[in-house]
Amino acid sequence: MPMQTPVPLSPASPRSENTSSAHDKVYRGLRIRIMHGELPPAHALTLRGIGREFDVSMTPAREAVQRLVAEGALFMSSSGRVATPELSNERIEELAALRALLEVELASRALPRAHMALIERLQTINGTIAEAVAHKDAVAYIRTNLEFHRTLYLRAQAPAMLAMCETVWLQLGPTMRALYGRLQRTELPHFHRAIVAALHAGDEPGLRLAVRSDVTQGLKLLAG
Amino acid sequence: MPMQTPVPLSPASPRSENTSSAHDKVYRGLRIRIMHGELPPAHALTLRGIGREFDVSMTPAREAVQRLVAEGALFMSSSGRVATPELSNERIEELAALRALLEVELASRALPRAHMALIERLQTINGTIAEAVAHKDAVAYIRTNLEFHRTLYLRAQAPAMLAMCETVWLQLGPTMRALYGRLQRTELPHFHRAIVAALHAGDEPGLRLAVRSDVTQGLKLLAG
DNA sequence: GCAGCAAAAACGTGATCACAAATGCCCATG
DNA sequence: CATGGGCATTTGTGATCACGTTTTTGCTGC
Repeated sequence: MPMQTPVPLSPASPRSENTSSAHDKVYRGLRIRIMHGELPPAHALTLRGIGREFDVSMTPAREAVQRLVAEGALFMSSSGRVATPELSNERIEELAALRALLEVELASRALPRAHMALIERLQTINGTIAEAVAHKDAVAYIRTNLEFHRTLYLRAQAPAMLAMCETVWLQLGPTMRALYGRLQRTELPHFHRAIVAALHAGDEPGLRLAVRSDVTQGLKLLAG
Repeated sequence: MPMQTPVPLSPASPRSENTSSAHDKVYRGLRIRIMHGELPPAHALTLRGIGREFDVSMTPAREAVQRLVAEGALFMSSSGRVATPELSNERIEELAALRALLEVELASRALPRAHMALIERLQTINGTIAEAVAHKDAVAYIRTNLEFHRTLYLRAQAPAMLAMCETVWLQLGPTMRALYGRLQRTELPHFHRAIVAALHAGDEPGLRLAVRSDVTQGLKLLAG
C-alpha cells in the first residue's frame, strides 16, 4: 500500500478556537514545565518523545525545542541532543546577579504604580506559597514564588525587561528544583514580607534591598 | 512519474569541515544582517525566500526564523508572516534603559580586568568607527560600534550577561539603521573617548557615566 | 565477571508535499 | 475614476520520509 500522499492524519482539526499553532502549544507546555522546575537538571529530551507526548509530529517539536534552546532553557549538544542545562556555579552566580539587576529595576519601577489592591494580591500569593512549603511541593513553591514576582513586575509596565527576566527564570528552572530538593524544609519566604512592607511604606531603597536579598538568597547557598 | 522517495537532492553534501548545520548557517547569517542594521524596520521576509537565498529548504529557514523570533530579532504576525520589528517609542526607551542597565554593569566588571592591550585595541576600533562615519557607511558604523562595546564587555567574563546584551542589540538593529539614516552626519563618538579615558584612569563612576551616556545618547533623540 | 566490539535501535537533519489561509491582482460595476 | 468582489498566487504549517550519525544493546572472548 504505497500511499503517496503523506496521509493527513488530522487535516480536519478545525483550529477550533483561539488554539494557536501546534508548535506554540508544545513550546508553551515545555516552557512552563521547565520554568516551574518540573524537570531536573540534565534531563534529556527527544524530538520524537516530545511529539508523542504532545501528539504532534517532529516538525512542531523541533521548532519548540529550537526556541527553547535559543532562550537558554535547553542545552543542545554537538550531536543535536537536547537536555535541560546543568549550570556551573559561575553561571548560577551570574544569573543570580542578572536577576538582581533586572528585578531591582523592575520593582523600583513598579513602586510608584503599586496600590492597595496589588499589595493585597501579593499577600494572598504569599499565603499560597506558605501552603506549598507546608505540603513540601517544590513545583507549586516555584510556581507561586514566580507568580509573586511577576505580579509585582507587571506593574512596572516594562514588557521587554520582564521578558528578559522570565528568560533568566527559565534558565534557572531545573536548578531551582534541585535547590529546593537540597534544602527540603524551607522557611516561608520572609523577604517577601519585607518586599510587601517596603511597597506599603513607599520605601524605595528598602524595596531594592529586599528584592535583591530575596533573589540572591537561595541561589547563594546553591553555588557556595 | 510517482517518485516515492523525496528525491534527496543533496545527500552527498559531505558536511565537509566544521560546517555546522544548515539552519545554523541561516540563523547566523540573518542574525548578523539584522544586528548590523542591514535590514530596515518592518522589512518582510518569507521562508521560501530565505531558503532560496541561503540555498536550503524551508525547514532550516523555519528553524532559524523561529529562533530569531524568540530572541525578538523578528516579529511574527498572527498569520505567521515574519518581518523586522518596528519599535514603538516606549519600546525603544525601554530597550535603551536595558542597554544602560546591562552595559554599565558589564563595563564595571570589565574595569578591573582591563589592561593596556585592551585599551589600545579599543582605540584602534575607535579609529575604524571614524572611518565608517567619514564614508557615511551606516552598516560599518553599527558593526564597529558594537565591536567596540563587545570587546570591552568580553573582559567582564560574564557570558550570560553579554548574551542578553547582544539580544538587545539584535532587537535594536533595524531601528539603529533608521536612526543613522535620520542623522546622516554623525560626529565621531566622543563618549567612546570618555570610556577609554575612564578605563585608563581606573575611574569606575566615570566609566559608568560614560557608558550610560553613550548607550542612551543616540536612542534618546530617536524616541524623542 | 568484565571489557570491548559489533549489530541494532533510535535520533536529528533536511527535503518534499498537501492543505488551508492569507495576500495580491484584476476586472466588472457603480 | 474609484471601489468591491472573486479568483489565482503565495505563504506558513504540519506530516512524512530517507539518510547519516550517535547511542544503546547484546554478545563474544579473555
